[in-house]
Amino acid sequence: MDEPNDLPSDMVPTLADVARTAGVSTATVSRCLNLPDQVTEKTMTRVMNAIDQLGYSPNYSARSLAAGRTNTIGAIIPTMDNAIFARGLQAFQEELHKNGCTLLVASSSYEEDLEEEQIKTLTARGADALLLIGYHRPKRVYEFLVKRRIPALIAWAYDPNSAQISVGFDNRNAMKSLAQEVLRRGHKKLGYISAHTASNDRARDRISGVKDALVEAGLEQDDLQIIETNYSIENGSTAFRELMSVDIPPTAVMCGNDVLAVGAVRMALEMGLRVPEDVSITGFDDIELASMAPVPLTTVHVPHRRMGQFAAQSLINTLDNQLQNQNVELPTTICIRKTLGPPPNRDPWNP
Amino acid sequence: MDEPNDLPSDMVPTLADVARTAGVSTATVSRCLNLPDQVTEKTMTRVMNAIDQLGYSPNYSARSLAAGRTNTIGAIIPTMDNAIFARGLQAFQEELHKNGCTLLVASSSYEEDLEEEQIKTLTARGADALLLIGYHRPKRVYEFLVKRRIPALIAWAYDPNSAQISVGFDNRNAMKSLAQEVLRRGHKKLGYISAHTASNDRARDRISGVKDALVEAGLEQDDLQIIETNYSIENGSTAFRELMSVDIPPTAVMCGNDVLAVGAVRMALEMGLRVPEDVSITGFDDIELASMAPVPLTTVHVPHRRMGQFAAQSLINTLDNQLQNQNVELPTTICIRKTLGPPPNRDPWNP
DNA sequence: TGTAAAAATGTAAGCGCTTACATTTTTACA
DNA sequence: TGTAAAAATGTAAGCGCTTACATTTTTACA
Repeated sequence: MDEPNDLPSDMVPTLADVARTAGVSTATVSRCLNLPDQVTEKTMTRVMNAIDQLGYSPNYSARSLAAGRTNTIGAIIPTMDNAIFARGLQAFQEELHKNGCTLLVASSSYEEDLEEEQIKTLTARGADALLLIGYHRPKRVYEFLVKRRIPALIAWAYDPNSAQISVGFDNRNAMKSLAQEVLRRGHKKLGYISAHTASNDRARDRISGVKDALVEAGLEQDDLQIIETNYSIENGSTAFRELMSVDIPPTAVMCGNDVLAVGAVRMALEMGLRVPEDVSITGFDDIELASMAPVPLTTVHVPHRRMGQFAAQSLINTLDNQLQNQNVELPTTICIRKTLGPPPNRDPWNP
Repeated sequence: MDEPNDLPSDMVPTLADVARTAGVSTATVSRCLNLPDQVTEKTMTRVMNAIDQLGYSPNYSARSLAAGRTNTIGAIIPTMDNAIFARGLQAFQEELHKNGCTLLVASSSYEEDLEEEQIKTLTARGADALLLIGYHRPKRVYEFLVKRRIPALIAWAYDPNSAQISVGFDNRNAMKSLAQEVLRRGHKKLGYISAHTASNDRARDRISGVKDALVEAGLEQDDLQIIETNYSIENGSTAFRELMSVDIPPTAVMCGNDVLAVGAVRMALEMGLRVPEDVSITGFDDIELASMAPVPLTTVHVPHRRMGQFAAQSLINTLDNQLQNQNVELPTTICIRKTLGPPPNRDPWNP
């Protein structure tokens, strides 16, 4: 059924083309697409037929420009290499899709400057809102976001005192709880392998959590040896060896995440140490790797998928002006597996 | 230094504002941004100062609409839950970023219909090009892409006979090589745990590879027992138990990917079987999990990061009309670890 | 210094939508 | 059936850029 106004088959049809073949105005076509109940069933059918006939789909650049809203949400995460972010992002994307939103992704590689650049980029690309990891970033970035009226949600961290909306968990208390488990078993000398803390509040908070537990247990700062490194199995191994190569090595090594912890476990076994008989090791995140490690990891379980899901819902509510309290604190749980035990009895005569 | 034409501080500055405060035309500002060497150094400085002063950044919706190009590339992958895609995507994004492109992400959950929908969505959102996983999809989808002139690159698979540009590897031959390793060790009865093959050409190709090796070794179809399931550790375990619960169980179980294989290994140990003494198990992908499994996995190493990287380069070249041969076949390598050994000698008197 | 060509800049239309406001059609009810 | 109000539809401006073409300025060289 060729219309006289059929298009050359290699042209992308526009809304105007649809209007012409349906015999209505462009406004009506637009309404069919965006405000379907302002339109008669009869015109709706006509328009939909035209759309099908032409294979029309709207140009979002134009739509965004005209409407001042893109239905696109940006996420800037440190890296998809870590399953915890990849999983969270997956859930986030699924939830966005349910709500007709699309996901723009960028990664910062844990670099403050790069993150700032990515925030600018995704904003310019029209992200209506942003998912960001952790609170730490220059004040000017927050000011920029406010000026541009871009809602930004903080995930993977939760600070009830912050003005930012967030969906996350209390890194400090979570790690404190785990440290308490460690100390309860009698460890008095701890090692800690952390991510670089300079621009990573979550890493800092986790360390603070350990220190909190230490203080409560009446131990000294000196009883905690900290190494900072980048997240990777390899680096976990190296750091572990370094921690253990002192006169009185720690009896338990806590790690800032599971990836580091797996590296530590590997190195321990390689050094001929039994885990946990000779040394205890703990992780954080509870990724799949954790239960698969040579010795299954005692760690903190973080509900990453739920976090991604809630983050998406919260952001969409914010955009829709459903201004309920969008802050969500998710609980974490301690996951006791095999890598945590009592300290070895190094000197049975002088326990 | 307030200009008379300063903006209300809560308005997002536009290119026209920049032009006004720099005292040039909008065309000139646009050139400074997009064709910098068509512009005097003096005007460049003036414009850049104005941009800084106003905190201007371009509106990409408008730019895209006017230029007919978004510098946005879409990727539709089955899921970020699997590290292999997450990693590849990470590398892909990094490479795009180097070239000033942004990444739109959608996931299909291995569902054909959902993938088709996502292709439509990302296209409408203005993706200049698409990264797709595998070849299998309805012909109409390819036709749609051609009509819209959206280059689509196929990754994670490689078929020299296909018209589509692709950056991937030969799933069939890769799995065949691994199967040959298995058969060489004397296994005569194989189990295979596959992803659902209905809309997954990579899964099908891998099975074909095993069959190729089987035929070459003079074995029968009956010597290969196949179960299809969704990718997950859990499902790997279940499928493994099922495969082993027959009168004459296989002596080696090959798996469509590492995730399934890890599940199989777990179940084997749970069933009291020694790996590889009682049963051999193999994977595919060589994700981190593979070397961390309770028994380190013999598997096929796939260079996922390089694949993501090359895919990005190839797509960008295509968009820039650098029409060299954009097809890249990457080599895979067999990774022999601990889960593969000779078959158990069930009946020593009748070997 | 004058002139032609090249380089830099400006003018203005147009990309494909949305939406405020205006107009027409339908509905509800006397 | 006539009328006012409500619902549906249409008109046209405008979102913020890019770029073809026109104009002005600079450069190269006699």
